[in-house]
Amino acid sequence: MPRTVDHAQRRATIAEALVRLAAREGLHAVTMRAVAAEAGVSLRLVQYYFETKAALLHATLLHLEEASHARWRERLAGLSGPVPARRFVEALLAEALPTDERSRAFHLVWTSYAVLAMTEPDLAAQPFVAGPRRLEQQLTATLREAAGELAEDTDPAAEAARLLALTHGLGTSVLVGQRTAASAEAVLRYHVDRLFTHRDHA
Amino acid sequence: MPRTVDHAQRRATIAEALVRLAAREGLHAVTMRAVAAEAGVSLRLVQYYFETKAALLHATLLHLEEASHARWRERLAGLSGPVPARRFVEALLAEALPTDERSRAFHLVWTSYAVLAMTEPDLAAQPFVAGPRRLEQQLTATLREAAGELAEDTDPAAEAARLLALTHGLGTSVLVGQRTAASAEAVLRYHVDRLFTHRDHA
DNA sequence: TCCTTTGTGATACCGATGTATCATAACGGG
DNA sequence: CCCGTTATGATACATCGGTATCACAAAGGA
Repeated sequence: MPRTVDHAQRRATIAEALVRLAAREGLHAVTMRAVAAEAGVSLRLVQYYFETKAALLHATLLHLEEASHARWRERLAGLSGPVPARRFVEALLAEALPTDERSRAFHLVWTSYAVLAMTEPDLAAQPFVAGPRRLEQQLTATLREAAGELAEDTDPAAEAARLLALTHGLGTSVLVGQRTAASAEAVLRYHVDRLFTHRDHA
Repeated sequence: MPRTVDHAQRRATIAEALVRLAAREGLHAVTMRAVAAEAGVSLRLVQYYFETKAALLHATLLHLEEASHARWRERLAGLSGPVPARRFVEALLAEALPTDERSRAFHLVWTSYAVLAMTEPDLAAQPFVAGPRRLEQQLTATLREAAGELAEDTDPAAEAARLLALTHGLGTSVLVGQRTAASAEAVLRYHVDRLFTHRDHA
């Protein structure tokens, strides 16, 4: 095979070009030609590696999700031994706010795609429901096990829902420029402080 | 003038057709022709009342915002005398969740447009930043005045931000079908219960 | 009455976009 | 050595969408 570069790597290159482009100019500006230009390859190449535009978008989405999970696992790996629930939550949420450029791109594409999925049920089947739902269940379980660290009179399921919805809402307001990432982090800390028992809020 | 119907009314008719269409098939399906078909008028008519597509979208957005404010004022008008802060907050949030069809349409269009504004700063200048920001300030003031009704150790500004971000996040998760409107309302009640002093949580 | 303004229809135009086609290189195995 | 599979380029095609143009009707004032 006259493979100059690896197939999978090329696909990743193109997917990342798509993400850059979408983050900079919006998902509506993501055309096959524009992606090709951003990646510095020919239109035909994009067609070759992804037969259709839908396939390209789908693959990119998976790529994004995987990358996000990887960063999250990495963040958790930094914590040794039995992870306190609070650290776990903080690691999760740190990844879930659009603080740096990369994270901003991730959220922008994800949100754009989620909006599409709102009116196209076949899209919604995939990660937009399953992903967050699984996350919420996992978080609920974590909180339930760590009931001792929590403030009194808390319901783990409701707290998990609250954390995720709040984080997502804050993320959106950062994306539209209503508030800064730092201010969003402050609100999130405020929330987490109140979720965990008050006696040791650092 | 050979005006068969009122100009403003015709514009409203078209704007509402746009909202219906966008709520059903997504903002990407909103084309001049499709709006015309949905409204049951000719393409030329849409062009006549709104010179350009951008103008049509902008006008529709204002129409939506005005309608939402009207419903909110109406809800508040039902409360007589000095409104308790809790009632005020509940009226506000009740309007801010996509419970009925109309509200769902509103949120879908608003969210779609907000996503566009994330990458087109000239759009963001308009209601997407100013509106929520004003709302948050108003809510902050309301909470500050009602400090007596609130739980101890609360920061009005942070609480306002939390309420709005949480509500928006919940609304989004309802739109993508992750959770039902009823479940979102339950989480919101849970939150409001904890925001206001515990002794009289009904 | 006629002419100007307002309202409505049919249709044309042009650019963009997803996809398809044709050609051709590069390389490895028989 | 040559043939087929993989990889890449140039370009064509059909459609769609925003906008523009031309024609015309209806009505009210001069």
